[in-house]
Amino acid sequence: MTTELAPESVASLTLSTYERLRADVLSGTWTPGLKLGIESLREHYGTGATPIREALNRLAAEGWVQHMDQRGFVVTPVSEEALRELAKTRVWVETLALTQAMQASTPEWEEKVVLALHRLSKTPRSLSQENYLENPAWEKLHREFHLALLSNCGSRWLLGFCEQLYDQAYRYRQLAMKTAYKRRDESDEHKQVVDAVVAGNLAAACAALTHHYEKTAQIILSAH
Amino acid sequence: MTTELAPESVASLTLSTYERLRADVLSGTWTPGLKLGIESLREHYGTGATPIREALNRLAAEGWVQHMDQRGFVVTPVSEEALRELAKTRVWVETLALTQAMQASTPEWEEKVVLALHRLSKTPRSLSQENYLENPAWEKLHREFHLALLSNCGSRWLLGFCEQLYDQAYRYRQLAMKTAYKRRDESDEHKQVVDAVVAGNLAAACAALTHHYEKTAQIILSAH
DNA sequence: GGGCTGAATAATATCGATAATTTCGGCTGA
DNA sequence: TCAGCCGAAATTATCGATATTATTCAGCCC
Repeated sequence: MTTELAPESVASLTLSTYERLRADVLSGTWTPGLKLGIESLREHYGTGATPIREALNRLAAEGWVQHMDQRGFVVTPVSEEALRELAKTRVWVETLALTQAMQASTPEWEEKVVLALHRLSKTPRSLSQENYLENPAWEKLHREFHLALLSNCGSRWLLGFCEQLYDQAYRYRQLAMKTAYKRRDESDEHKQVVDAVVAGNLAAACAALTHHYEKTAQIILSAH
Repeated sequence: MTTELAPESVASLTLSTYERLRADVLSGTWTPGLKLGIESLREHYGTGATPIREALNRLAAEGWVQHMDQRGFVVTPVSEEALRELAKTRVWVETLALTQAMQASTPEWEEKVVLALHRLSKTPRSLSQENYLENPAWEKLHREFHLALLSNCGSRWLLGFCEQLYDQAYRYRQLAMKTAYKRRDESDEHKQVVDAVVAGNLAAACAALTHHYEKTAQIILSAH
């Protein structure tokens, strides 16, 4: 009998390579515009070329890297304009999703949202008091909170779009953090959204969510 | 000096395999739920395993096939419920895109839309008079018309989502056609949308677009 | 007789090597 | 001086073969 391993350890190499590569792009480890040579990646991740290429193809379809035919892969570049477009789209699409979610509101969903907020607020934003040090637990709960908010929209497509946009915005946040950490209290903004949701006030909830995203974008933009 | 070849012929095998495989899934050649064995695909498309696998990975990221880890690929199944969800999402998202497009309206965009409609209306829906025979030119122009309508929304993300949803709906349309062809005059529905756009009547344009999609879904659903 | 074990079988996933393409530097000729 | 054109070097794309992993099915035990 072999030793029991963690699920991600038994997954195929393609999958685990995909996940690691994706995480490295999201976190900014591979900087935007960087050429991702097969050979160097193969060496870095300790696999053959096949898993690398398969992972890159998936990432290309999701927009994280770009595939120049016959000329390899590069990390999708970022730009101020692209960030503005992303933020705008996020407001539009998530407002739509939140509207649908609230119109189909159920007690279970409300409880789920309240619970997600509670867990998030119990978790420190940064692992260190003095300087910012990313807390993976907070990041995970933050993502879960935002998706919980939209989970009731009734469309897996729409929810998937929101997920994509969230992750794209996360990359910009990470890149900005590398430049300058701005202390910020998001907890109040989150609470305002949930309060409006619980109160059944659609307009207020959308406004609060919009404000939350616009402020995020603004902070990232000011970080240059 | 070698003979000049068409662009798709010089593209990498991965890309051309991806395009062929995608087209075969969209058109229903590979039926939903079908197991896509590497070996049989390799033989069918006359390539090695690598291009096949890379194409499948991209298609998996786009939702056309599903990747059961370590258990191969299957064509994403369809269901009545999934179609309803798709149609609903389409109405939501495209209404949003059209709203933004109209709010940012320009003469150039209006002309583009009018032109796309004109070209579409000049092209026969079916290649045959008696029975239905898909006209690729019509399909191409139809797609271009719908995307032209939304092209002015100001967000490449949003436009991309609409494109995904259009192609997904196309597959359902193709699958329904295999069962039963219902004669239908879409040209009038298209014209109503454009008329409202040109008149600057937002509500009417969204209503016309919504009606167009809901009717499409209804017809596909009734075809069983 | 039913359910389980475990080898045989059939796939998938991965690798190492080869073929094909692009890139880059130096050369040539105007 | 510079544009254009070879070739060499580097890299990507692809293949054929191997290692791994699921699945099947016959034989066995309870």
